[in-house]
Amino acid sequence: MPPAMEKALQLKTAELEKISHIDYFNIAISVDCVIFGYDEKELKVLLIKSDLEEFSGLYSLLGDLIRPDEDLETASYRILKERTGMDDMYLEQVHAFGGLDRHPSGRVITIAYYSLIDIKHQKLQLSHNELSWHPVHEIKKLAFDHKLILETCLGRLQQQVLDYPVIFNLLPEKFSLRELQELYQAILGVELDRRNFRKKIVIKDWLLDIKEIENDVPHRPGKLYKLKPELKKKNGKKKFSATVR
Amino acid sequence: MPPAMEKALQLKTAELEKISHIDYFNIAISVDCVIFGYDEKELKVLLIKSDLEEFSGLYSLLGDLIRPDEDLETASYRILKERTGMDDMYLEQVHAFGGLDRHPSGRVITIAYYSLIDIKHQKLQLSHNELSWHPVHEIKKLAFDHKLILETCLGRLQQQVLDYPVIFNLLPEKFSLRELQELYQAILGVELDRRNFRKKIVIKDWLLDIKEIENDVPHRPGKLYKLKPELKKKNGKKKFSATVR
DNA sequence: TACACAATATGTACTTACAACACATTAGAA
DNA sequence: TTCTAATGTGTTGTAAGTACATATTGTGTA
Repeated sequence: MPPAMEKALQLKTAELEKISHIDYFNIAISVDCVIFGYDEKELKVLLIKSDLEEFSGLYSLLGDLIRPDEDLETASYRILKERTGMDDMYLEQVHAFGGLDRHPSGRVITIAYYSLIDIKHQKLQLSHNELSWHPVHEIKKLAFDHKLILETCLGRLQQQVLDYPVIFNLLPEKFSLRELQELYQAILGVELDRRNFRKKIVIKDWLLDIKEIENDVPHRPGKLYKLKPELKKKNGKKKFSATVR
Repeated sequence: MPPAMEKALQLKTAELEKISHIDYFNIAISVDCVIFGYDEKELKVLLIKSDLEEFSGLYSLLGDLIRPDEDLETASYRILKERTGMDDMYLEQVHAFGGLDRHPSGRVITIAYYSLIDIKHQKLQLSHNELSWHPVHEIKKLAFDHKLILETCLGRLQQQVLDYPVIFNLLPEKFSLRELQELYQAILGVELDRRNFRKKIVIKDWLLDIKEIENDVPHRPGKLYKLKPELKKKNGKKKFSATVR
């Protein structure tokens, strides 16, 4: 008896006997990463040309099957590393998608993560494979159910930037308040009042004034800030509003 | 060639050839449900005695392997239906857990859902199987990684009750403000000021005054309320605060 | 029947967050 | 020098959050 079946037998299942046990392993599991970046005042996502005939001409998210010897986070980091050359980036699980017909070649359940990287800081080797950055708001159609996955991850990102200091993973180390506000606007899809925005961001107490100013802008330069170092943990979230709303 | 392998071959995987293809299906997928209920002023969770030798004496969440012909929500509803006899209950996906050693019998990735039911309304047949309700805050240890799953789902529930009208799935159709407040306190683990609570809940505009009063309390009876019918969708969330925080 | 009790119901004052809006300041370019 | 397009800092009115007080109403009991 193959080990897989042996394992299946030990698993508690109410009506296990009705179904061939090996069937339970006839489902593959993958991880898909929505890799967000920010450039030219637009939120972008890293996509790859789909190599499936069914989706020819369409782009898809970066993903891969999970290997038997790696856990979910390991698989996600592996994908990021393989595709971008970067590691230690911000990564967050969002949702599992398990529709019966989401993959044309068979049953694949996927677990979606979103990731945030500073496009300008890390130069990824985009040319030698078919990776490219696409403005999130211009994406009409993707392979598989990846449009839905993208929207779900964008929704989660929009929630998180309001409460947690995650947005800074999309920016260079030093940034001006204008850049930060433009990034918020790109993510949330709204216009924000500059004066109110500054007050709100100051209240959050996330920023460190590094006593430097911009030097490459064609107008009065603004002050530069950093994220406070103690908030820099790539993962590990903590709610920074003290009260129960 | 078995269909499973055939499918594996069609799936894009960077280093697929290094690993025996069938290995990819050597991972089972399950769903685990954290079923919350509210009774005797305590938040409770429905547990079952573990039937695994490794966890003898411990309780575990209700879960089962996903069948090849059902999607994730279908599997979750099936488990709820099989175990409680109820259907159409509130259900929400929370997180996927995929640690390598989380199941002693083999590699099992599980997708956790939480569910909310009104204990008093539906009388589930608890006696003929080993199901029982346990106060959430008294649970010390569970089988597998189910303690972690429980805590994760509780955390999600705590977030959600502040912004979405989900809490009412734990209460009978008609309820008093006192009952509602006690439930919030049980979920959030804090004491709330009665007068401020009433103002806050009125602002949310979730409640319908049904012009009835309690009739079984040993003191002055309070007014009874219902959740506004248009908010009753079991799933499908909508943010009810209009502003960008 | 009257009274104590244990809740409900409602209100006030203070403080803090939010939204709309105005004006002075500063570097660069013409 | 002046114009321009940003930065930096207010002000005001409104809404929401917090702490705290008092009157009201059914129930149970002496």
